[in-house]
Amino acid sequence: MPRRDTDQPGARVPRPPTIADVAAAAGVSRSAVSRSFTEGASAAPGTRAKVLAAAASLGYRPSAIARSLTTRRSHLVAVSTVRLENGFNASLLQALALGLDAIGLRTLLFPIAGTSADADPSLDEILRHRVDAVALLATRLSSRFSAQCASAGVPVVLINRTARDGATSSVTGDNVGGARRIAEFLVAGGHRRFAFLAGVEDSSNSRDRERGFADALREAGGPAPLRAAGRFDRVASSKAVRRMLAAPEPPDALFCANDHMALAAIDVARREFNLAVGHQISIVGFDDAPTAALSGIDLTSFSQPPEAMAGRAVAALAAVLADPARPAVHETVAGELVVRGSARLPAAGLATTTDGRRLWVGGAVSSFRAP
Amino acid sequence: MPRRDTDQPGARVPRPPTIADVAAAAGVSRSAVSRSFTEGASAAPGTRAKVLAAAASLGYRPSAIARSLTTRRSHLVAVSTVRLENGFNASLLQALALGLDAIGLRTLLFPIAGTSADADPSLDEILRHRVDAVALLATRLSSRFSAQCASAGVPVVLINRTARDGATSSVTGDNVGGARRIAEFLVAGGHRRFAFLAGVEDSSNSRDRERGFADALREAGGPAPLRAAGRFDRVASSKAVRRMLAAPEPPDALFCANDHMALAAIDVARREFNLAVGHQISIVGFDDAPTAALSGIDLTSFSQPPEAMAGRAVAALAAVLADPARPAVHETVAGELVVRGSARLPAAGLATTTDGRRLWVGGAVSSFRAP
DNA sequence: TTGAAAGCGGTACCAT
DNA sequence: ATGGTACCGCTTTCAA
Repeated sequence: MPRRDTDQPGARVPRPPTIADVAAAAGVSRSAVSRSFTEGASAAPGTRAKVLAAAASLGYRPSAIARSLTTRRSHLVAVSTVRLENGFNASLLQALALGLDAIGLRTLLFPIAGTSADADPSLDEILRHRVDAVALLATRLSSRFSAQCASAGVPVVLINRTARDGATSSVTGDNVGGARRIAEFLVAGGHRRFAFLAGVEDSSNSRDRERGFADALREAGGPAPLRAAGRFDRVASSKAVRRMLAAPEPPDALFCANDHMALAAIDVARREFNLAVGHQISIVGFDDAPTAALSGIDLTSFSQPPEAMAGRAVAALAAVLADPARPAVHETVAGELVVRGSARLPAAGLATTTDGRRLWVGGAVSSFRAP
Repeated sequence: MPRRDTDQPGARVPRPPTIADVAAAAGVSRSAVSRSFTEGASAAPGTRAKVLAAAASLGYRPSAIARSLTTRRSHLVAVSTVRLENGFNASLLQALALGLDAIGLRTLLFPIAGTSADADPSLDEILRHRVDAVALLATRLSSRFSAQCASAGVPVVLINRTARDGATSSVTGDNVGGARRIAEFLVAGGHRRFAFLAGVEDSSNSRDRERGFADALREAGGPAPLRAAGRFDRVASSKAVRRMLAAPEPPDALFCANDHMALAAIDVARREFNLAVGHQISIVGFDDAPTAALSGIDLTSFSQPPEAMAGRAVAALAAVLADPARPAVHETVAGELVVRGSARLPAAGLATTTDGRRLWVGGAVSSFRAP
């Protein structure tokens, strides 16, 4: 039997008071203490007062660990995220952690090392912790992963990402719709040669945005877009854009699968090709990350509201936690095309909101006119 | 007694296999299973093989919760952070989480709601979870908080922040030194009217940077800097800068206590006052956040390397976890003045590194010359 | 090397 | 309303 620190005068580690200590101090049973700390449990007001007083004087705090063991609810949510250097991901994480907090859930972070965005977070590690749920931010998810979570009874929600099979819940922005609007916007702006900068190849976001973009271009009678992959990474994006712009007939309209890559694209266009972004070349992103609004960046981008996305994800988790039988949901959060200076403006279709942002609201679908 | 789910055919919640299940399947005792999962415990190779096989076929994973209860080590670190919309904070969090992960510690996130940067993270909540340690990123810390952690035997490390009393370990950048270099740099650049944009008023970073800046200016014979507070917040900073620039004699050199505020400053200077940043006004930040390097921002800033800072913090935690008697440490991580286009260049003292960044290496201390 | 048994700090059922 | 007690799932003596 391990000894209590009081047995050894020299012991260094103070042991937090336990429920038994409080019970003794208050002259009641452990059960009574437990009840006094439980909302709506039957305990006489006097007893509860005595207990709370004793607890306070001892500095007692119920152990979340012991409680989890008996109740089988850890109130922990495993949150896995990559590329926090992308401001949009950081916003998403912030919003998610606050949202979970608000319903009494804690965020247990499972970071994924930088560029090797391929790795699943360690499933073993996650399940060891008996988390109540798993939330994956923009990370990939193998079907093995989701299958194991399902068989372990741990609900999973994907944020800013969907799974190939529809069995896993997800919350995303309006990838296809947003990309379509961007295509229409660029066509209306009179551009000639379109390009798409893809993200990680197996990313659902990148795929969906590419599809929406290409489809809308085709429908407008435009040419198929050029294509390169930036893997959601700054360095890879720079390279890809460099190659595109050095081509004999470089694009005059570039849609990047997210803002993070668009920032790299702007850099290369300006610094290496001396292009006036917004005039000689139009660059559009996706996310409307905080950086996009800065003067000097001024990036036109389709917005994904992080608070709304996180809110939906939290609600989805709360629902499935309350009723494990609930089927998977796939939510799409609407966004808007926020117009700034990085892309040439169409003659019509712009609107200004009350808070001073300019949006593109489209109007008659314009079609591509050959030069 | 709660029933096992197998008692009720209709039960929905699958219960993860326990050590007893594995023991039964392998035909050994629970002790044997426990040992088989413990590095270097005495277990016969044959036994261990049997156990691991049984475990694998059952999908058994030792419960971190149950283990924590007996070992009294949760391997959890409470990490509290605010303002993740500041890219530097996000980088710090990312680096910290990865660093902790590498030594087997998990990050339990305690987010603090946005602007009310004053609130301590909930101490009660943190201590309930019996975390092995607490890491505070850029958040404030009341002495009550640190005292309670100390008396609970939970080590605390502050990152990018120091405490008033020296009893709490901390890792910071070179606040005073960096701010001094910035002052010297601006003096050497021939500026006349200096200003400082402070952060949250009781922030040690802001205070130290202000002190270094003002001291060095005075020593160079320059005037005392103008001062306004931006509270590390974009909106508050914009207001403060707006006020400064509208003054009859606006500053021609503005040092912002961090990059996040400098971004707001640049915006206001350009958009509202039509100033050519880097020519008509010089703006310098602190952190060298990822955004600073973007074309269109191009912010001169004193760097704080997030990986190095996180690394030191992790090392400090590891040390104190290994030996709780170890006294508090205060580490300062060196940085460099990364020169970009947002501030006028001195005639001399610049150096270019092999990776193409320009640094200010100073040289002879220049002194202020009155107009 | 192995197994029995006593905890770890709570919760919840039961009887009083 | 209260106390007794049997767990929750694992670790760690201790004896065999």
